Amino acid sequence: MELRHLTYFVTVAEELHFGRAAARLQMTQPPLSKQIQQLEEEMGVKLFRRTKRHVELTTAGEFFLPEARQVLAQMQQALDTAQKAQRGEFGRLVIGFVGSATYDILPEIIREYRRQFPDVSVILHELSTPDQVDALLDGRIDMGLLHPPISSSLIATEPVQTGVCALSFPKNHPLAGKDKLTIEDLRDVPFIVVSREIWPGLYDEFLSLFQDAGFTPRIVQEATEYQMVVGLVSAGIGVGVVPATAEKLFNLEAVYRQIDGAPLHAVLSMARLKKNSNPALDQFITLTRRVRQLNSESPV
Amino acid sequence: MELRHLTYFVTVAEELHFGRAAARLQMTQPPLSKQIQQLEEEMGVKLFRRTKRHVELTTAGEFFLPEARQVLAQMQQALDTAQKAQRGEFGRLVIGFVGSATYDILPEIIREYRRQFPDVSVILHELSTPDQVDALLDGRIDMGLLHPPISSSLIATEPVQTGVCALSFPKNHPLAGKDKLTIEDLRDVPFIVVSREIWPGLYDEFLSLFQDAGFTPRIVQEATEYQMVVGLVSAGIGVGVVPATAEKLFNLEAVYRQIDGAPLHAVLSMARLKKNSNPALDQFITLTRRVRQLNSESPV
DNA sequence: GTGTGTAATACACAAATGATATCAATTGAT
DNA sequence: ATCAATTGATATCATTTGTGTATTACACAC
Repeated sequence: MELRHLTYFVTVAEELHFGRAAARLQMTQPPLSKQIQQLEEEMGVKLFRRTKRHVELTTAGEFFLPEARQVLAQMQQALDTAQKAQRGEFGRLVIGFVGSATYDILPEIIREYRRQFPDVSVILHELSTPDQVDALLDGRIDMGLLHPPISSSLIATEPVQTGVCALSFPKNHPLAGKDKLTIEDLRDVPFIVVSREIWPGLYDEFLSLFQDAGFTPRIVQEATEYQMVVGLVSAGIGVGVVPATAEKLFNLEAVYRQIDGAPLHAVLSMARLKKNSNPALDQFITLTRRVRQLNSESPV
Repeated sequence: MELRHLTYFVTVAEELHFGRAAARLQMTQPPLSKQIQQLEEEMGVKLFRRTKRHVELTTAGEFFLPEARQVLAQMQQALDTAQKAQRGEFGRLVIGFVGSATYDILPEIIREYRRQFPDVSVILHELSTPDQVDALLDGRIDMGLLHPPISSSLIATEPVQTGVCALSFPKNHPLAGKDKLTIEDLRDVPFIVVSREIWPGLYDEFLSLFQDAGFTPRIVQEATEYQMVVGLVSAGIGVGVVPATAEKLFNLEAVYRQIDGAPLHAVLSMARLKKNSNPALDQFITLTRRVRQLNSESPV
C-alpha cells in the first residue's frame, strides 16, 4: 500500500470512471484497474462496486475517501515543512545575548527577522559572554550576541556593532567640564568597570591603555552590567567605563566624555558554533549583516 | 515519494544507523541507503548528515520526522476506518419507523445495536409506511420498520413482530362485556380505524373480514395513528381497530376484545432496498433477527 | 440484434526495488 | 604508527512490479 494507490483511489472515486481517471492520471486504464484491485486486496476492503456499466463507491470506500485525502494532504504538508525548515523559514532559533544588546541592535534585528520568518520561533536568553560560549559549545543556543574576543576555535564570530566606549562622570565632577581629557587627568580617578569575567575585551583594553601611559587605574568597583555601572556613577561612587551607547539610557546624573586620542572599543559580535547547521541560523546571520550594513551607512 | 520511503526514513531516524535500521526493516543496508538518497533527492531536502562514522538528523529531518510519523499513523487509521466500515462497525444507519414501533420492539433493538456498534451513528425518522417506501426507494433511509404489505419488488421485507389486532371499546360499551364476540355483533357498530393510506394491510383485512360475512362495517372516523384511535375510543366516538399491543398504552377508558374465530393480524416488518449494501444495515438486520428470536421464544 | 461504452484480462516490456560483493573512510586499539 | 573493525556508499545483477498495447466480456441503448 503506497501513496500512489491512494492517489489512484481518490481520482477514481472523484471520476467514478476508470477511463477518465486514468486520463487524469496520465496513464492507461488497465494498469489503473489493476492497481485499484491490488489496493482492495491488500486492504481486504472492497472500495468500489463495479457493474459493467457503472462504478460506485461502497460504504467502506465512502469512509475511506476522506481519510485517503487527508493522508495525501498530510504528506504534502510534511514535505512543505521539511522544505521550509531547510530554507530556514520554519524552525527554532535560540539566541543568547548580553544585556547591553537589548538597548541597541537586538530589538531591531529580531523585529525584522520575525517579520521575514514568522514561522521560526525565536527564543532569547540573556547571558553573559562566557555563559554564551558555554551554551554555544553545548548547543543550548544557536547564536550569541556577545563581547569579543572569545577563545574557542569551534566558534566563529563576526562583529555586529563596533562602537566606542566613553567615560561616564557624575554630572558635577570636576573633569566633566574639562576641555581636553587625557590619560594623565585620570591618574587618581576611582573607576567603575564591568568585571573582566563579563567583558574581558573591554577590561583588558582599558587596563593596557593606562599601562602604556605608565600607571594602573584605580578600580574601586566592578559590576556585571554596564547599566549598573551608570547607576553607580550617578550615585557618585566613581567614573564609569561604558559603551558610548549608554548615553541612550538618559540618566540625567551622568555625563559622557571620550578620552582624547585614546579610543576604547566596544564591539558587539555575533558568535556561532562553526558546525551548527540550523538553516534558520544562516538566515538570521545573513539578515543581521544586511541590517548592520544599512545602519553603518547612515551617519551615526 | 511513497509511504515506503517514510517508513524507511522513520526507522533510520530512530536508529541513526543504516545497518541496524535495515535489519529492523528486514532488508539489507545498500538499498536502504539508496532509498533514503532517493527520498532526499525527490524532496529536495537533506534529511541526514552522514559523517563516515555517525548519522544524524538535519534540522529539516528533525521537523520532517514527526510529520512522517503522522502520515503513517493517518494511513493506518484510514485503513482501520475502511475495514470497520466494511464490517459494519463504523458508519451511518438511517432508520424509518412507524409510530407504533416506538412502543414495542424499536427501543430494545436500538439499545442493543448501539451497545454492539457504538461507532455507527443511528438516525431515526418517524415515517408512515408509504413514506418509508418512498424514502427507501430514494435511499433516504436504509431500513424501514413498517406495516406490510408493500408493493415494490425492489424492497425486501421480513416480519419483526407478528401480533394480533383487537377491538377497543369504550369501557361501558354494551359489547365490552359480552362473552363471545362475533362479526354479526358488529353489524351496526361505528368503527374508528387507521386510514388505509397509513396501514393498508390492516384496513383491507378488516374490510374483507366483514365482506366475507356479507356486509360492510360502518367506519365513522379514520386516524393516522393507532394511539389516536384509542383516544377517540375513550372519547366514546366508536370502536377502534388497533394492534393488541395498544393495551400497553394503559388507557383506563378503553377495553380490548378479540373477535371470536376471526383474527386480525398486526404485523411489523423490517424493509430494505434489496440492493442497499450498507454493511451496517446487514449487521442491524442480523441483530434484529436474533433479538426477535429471543423474544418469540419467551411466552408473550 | 447490433453497436457503443466500460472494466477486466493477457501478455510484453520497462523501470525500479532489493541482494551480493566490494570499496572508501574513519575510529579505536595494539 | 599501523592495523582491524565499523559504517555508509557504490557497482552490478536478479527479481519484482508497474505500465502500455491488444483484446475480451459484458451491459445497455437504439
